Amino acid sequence: MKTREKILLSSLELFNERGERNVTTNHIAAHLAISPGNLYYHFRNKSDIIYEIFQEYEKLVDYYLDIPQDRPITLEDMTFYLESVFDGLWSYRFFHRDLEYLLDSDPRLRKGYREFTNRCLASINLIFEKLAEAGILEPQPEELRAAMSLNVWLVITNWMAFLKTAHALDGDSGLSLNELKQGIYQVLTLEIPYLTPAYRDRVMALREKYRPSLPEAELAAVD
Amino acid sequence: MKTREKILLSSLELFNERGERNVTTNHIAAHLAISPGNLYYHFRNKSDIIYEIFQEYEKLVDYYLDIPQDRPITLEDMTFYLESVFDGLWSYRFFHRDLEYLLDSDPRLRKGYREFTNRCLASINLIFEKLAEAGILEPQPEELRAAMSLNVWLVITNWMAFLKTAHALDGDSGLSLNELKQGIYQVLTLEIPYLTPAYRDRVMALREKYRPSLPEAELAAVD
DNA sequence: GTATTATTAGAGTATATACTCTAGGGAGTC
DNA sequence: GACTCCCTAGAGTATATACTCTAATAATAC
Repeated sequence: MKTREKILLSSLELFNERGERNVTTNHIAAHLAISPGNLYYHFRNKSDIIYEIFQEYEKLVDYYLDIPQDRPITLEDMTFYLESVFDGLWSYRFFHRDLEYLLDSDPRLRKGYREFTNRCLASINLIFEKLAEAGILEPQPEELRAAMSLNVWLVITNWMAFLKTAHALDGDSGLSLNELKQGIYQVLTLEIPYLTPAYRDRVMALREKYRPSLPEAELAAVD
Repeated sequence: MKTREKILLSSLELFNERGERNVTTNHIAAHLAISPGNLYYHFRNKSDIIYEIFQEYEKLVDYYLDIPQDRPITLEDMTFYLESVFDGLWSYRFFHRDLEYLLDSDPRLRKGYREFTNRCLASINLIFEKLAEAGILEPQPEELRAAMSLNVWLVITNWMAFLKTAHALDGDSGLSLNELKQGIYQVLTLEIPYLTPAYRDRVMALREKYRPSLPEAELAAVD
């Protein structure tokens, strides 16, 4: 693998593990056993590394959230969207952790992320629309759908942070992709009141699969 | 005012304005026109300052979320809770911005914040319960109420971050308490499907007061 | 083989940051 | 006046961080 790619991979790995704030360019170089000079030959600065990683993230989620125009949407589609979005969130989890600082220190990123958010919101909105068309959700006025989509976005993007703070230990310790996907339970909770009788049971069964195993114990944690 | 208090106030002010990460102890001292030595006479380190500010925050929100045991809850109570929580969020907005880093660097804070979260979740849960008792919301099974409470918490704590990222400019610029309170609109959106016919119109009218004035323009922002 | 270009090492630097240390001022008390 | 206690100044330090510079090596083109 090319050095450039290795830098991106290692950076992502270290950022996810320790948080961007705790990972310096020297750490990244050391982790790869290359010199700082080498790293800076491939990237002008740390921001450029982060920006490039963001673009990968963006591309991945955009790919996942490509809603078919030509056919109705199914429950399987919805499951796929949810699973995929949480997969993406997991793979690039460092990003949402230090989001505000990152956006403040790179205008490109701010602009890119704002547009990314808007695309995601539009996709969620479209999914709701098509779920109604498919008879899975009761149709709702546009205004309500928009507010609901925003709530879905807020729950999704904040779920990881919640899990991390609810845990007793710091860092990545004890946090798993499976746990993260319990966020799907929370998202499906938002849909419950709008389910059509025809689909209600199926969606409730789907939701049940993501139910947190021991939510009480988790929150109480080790003291 | 005593120097110690001035340090706490200035720290909070600077943290909110620029983010904890961008505010050093030297900045705080300079802002107060005192020496670093003086600051460190009053506080052992930066973490201690932050922890003390957190305790103020905690106390404030706990005070706001003191649910009356002896009487039913009203719509005015609910409005007060929402307004107050967002006021608190605004006054200590730096805290949620760098939450994960802060919790990672101070075990006291991690423990304190986890307990704080649990208290807030319990309060939200209790509010839902009492809103049902008061005939404002349809009663729901305990399990659903818990998941809903968690969603409310996620929306509330993430709303500020969303606003900041949706904005084109960085820092505090352009963000106001009024804008923040549009988060109430989002929270009330979560309640809509559970409203009783008797209260539906009143709550919808209340919600309308917090509707974002120009959501489209805001998201599109200045390019 | 030689010239050119791409890559790498590694020492080094300017700046920042959290924090320390010593010396002393000011106010009250005896 | 001297003693004490609280508070303050401000120079200073060890460490870290993002990044640079030069020189050398590997790869490629001709």
